[in-house]
Amino acid sequence: MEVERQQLSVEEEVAILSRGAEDIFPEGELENKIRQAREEGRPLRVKLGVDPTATDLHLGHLIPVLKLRQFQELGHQAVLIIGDYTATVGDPSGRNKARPQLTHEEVLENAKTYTDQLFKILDESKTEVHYNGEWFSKMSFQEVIQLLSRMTLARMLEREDFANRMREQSPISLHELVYPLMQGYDSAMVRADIELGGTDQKFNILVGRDIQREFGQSPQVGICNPILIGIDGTEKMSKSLGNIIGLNDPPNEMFGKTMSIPDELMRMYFEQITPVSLAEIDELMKGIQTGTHHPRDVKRRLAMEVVRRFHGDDAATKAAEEFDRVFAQQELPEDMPEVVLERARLEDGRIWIVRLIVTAQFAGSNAEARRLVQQGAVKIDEETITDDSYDWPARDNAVLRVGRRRFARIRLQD
RNA sequence: GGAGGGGUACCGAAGUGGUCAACCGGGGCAGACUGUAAAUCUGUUGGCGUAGCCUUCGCAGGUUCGAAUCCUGCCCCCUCCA
Repeated sequence: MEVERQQLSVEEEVAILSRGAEDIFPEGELENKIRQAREEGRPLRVKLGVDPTATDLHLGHLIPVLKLRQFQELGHQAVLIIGDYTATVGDPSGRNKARPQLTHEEVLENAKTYTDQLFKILDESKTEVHYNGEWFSKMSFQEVIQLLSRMTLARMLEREDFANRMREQSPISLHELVYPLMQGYDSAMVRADIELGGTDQKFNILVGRDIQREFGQSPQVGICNPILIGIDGTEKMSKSLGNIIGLNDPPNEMFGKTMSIPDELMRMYFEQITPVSLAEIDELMKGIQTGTHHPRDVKRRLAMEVVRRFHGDDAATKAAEEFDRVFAQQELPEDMPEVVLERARLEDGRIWIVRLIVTAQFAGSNAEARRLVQQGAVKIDEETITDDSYDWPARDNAVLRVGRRRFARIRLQD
């Protein structure tokens, strides 16, 4: 890859790195940065900061990471910042209320699983990793004051998220105001040439430029990718909204979730997550409009690309076959979770249907399970059960189905 | 510190002594229709083997036959003044 980079023109390199980016600022500066780095015979230092606030990463987290990998593939220096200190503050970007504050211990616990997942994408051996506690833990109060003096309240309150909260008369805690400064300080500490992030990071990245200037550094260039919309098609992908495709989702689930996104999202997913060329994406999208491609088939391709990226070729092919079998041909999936029933729990060899559903974890309470039965969502061996007092004569290998997509194979055990 | 407003289920929001497990909207779930898409329509949305009970309207007490609703204390948020 690095050899190839030498052969690329600056313009070509800019084009590659701009793919899928919604905002690069200041305009034209990316090109200058690349030129300058070439003259100095060094790679660009490309910063991405992540706060390990959760353990389960999803596709949305990954967009800037994939961008970072692009840089890495072109021989630039990836600088990953684990925000062990920033995470205890909580990024207010795009929020309408303060984030819950995590303890430092919680953050460090999350960090491990977090980086494990990131290094499925990034080349670990070529990534410079910093915890921002490296510098924040050593800062004196005087230095903190010095840092705070770089920002004015007015500028802070101009931000859309804070402005909204002011207008809605909802609280803004002072610690939230510090966050952008911390993130900006990170940029100065690692001497970033480029900082990556979602479009909601624009403000924070701009603050980084100010602080770098303060330290006599040339200010970084920001590259912002769009915020990935979740599978509900309206809100940004976020665990609390339950609209995520998780990195650790098994292939079939990943495939199925991708198939359930609204058509309008296909382009975004293709561009942001898959390596499919822009030309081909255009062709696919045009095909849908002119009717030469069925939207379903294009989405099937997308789902395969997504699964391939995280689980490999074989898994993608299998997931697609499974999907066709279950939903196109209405057959049962090949693999499904097993629910073990101990014979001792049965009464006269029977089990109450509601209990069965709860045992299979398809409902959180008897009442919920009962509702599902009453609504005709429950099938055993494809036969609908509508009587919520039904005692099912348990049989090994039977298939319990709840709703359209949840299946479990029943295993009897002594 | 002073004055006023407010805290209701996943979110928003009604409800000011019983008819309130709490109107309505959004979201979620399920069914119909489909391409497991979107849109639309319908149902459902605290728990308990369903029968009445139990727990829930910021927290803790109190008044009352009866409290989301009244009283007292506490916590938190917003606005104006300082």
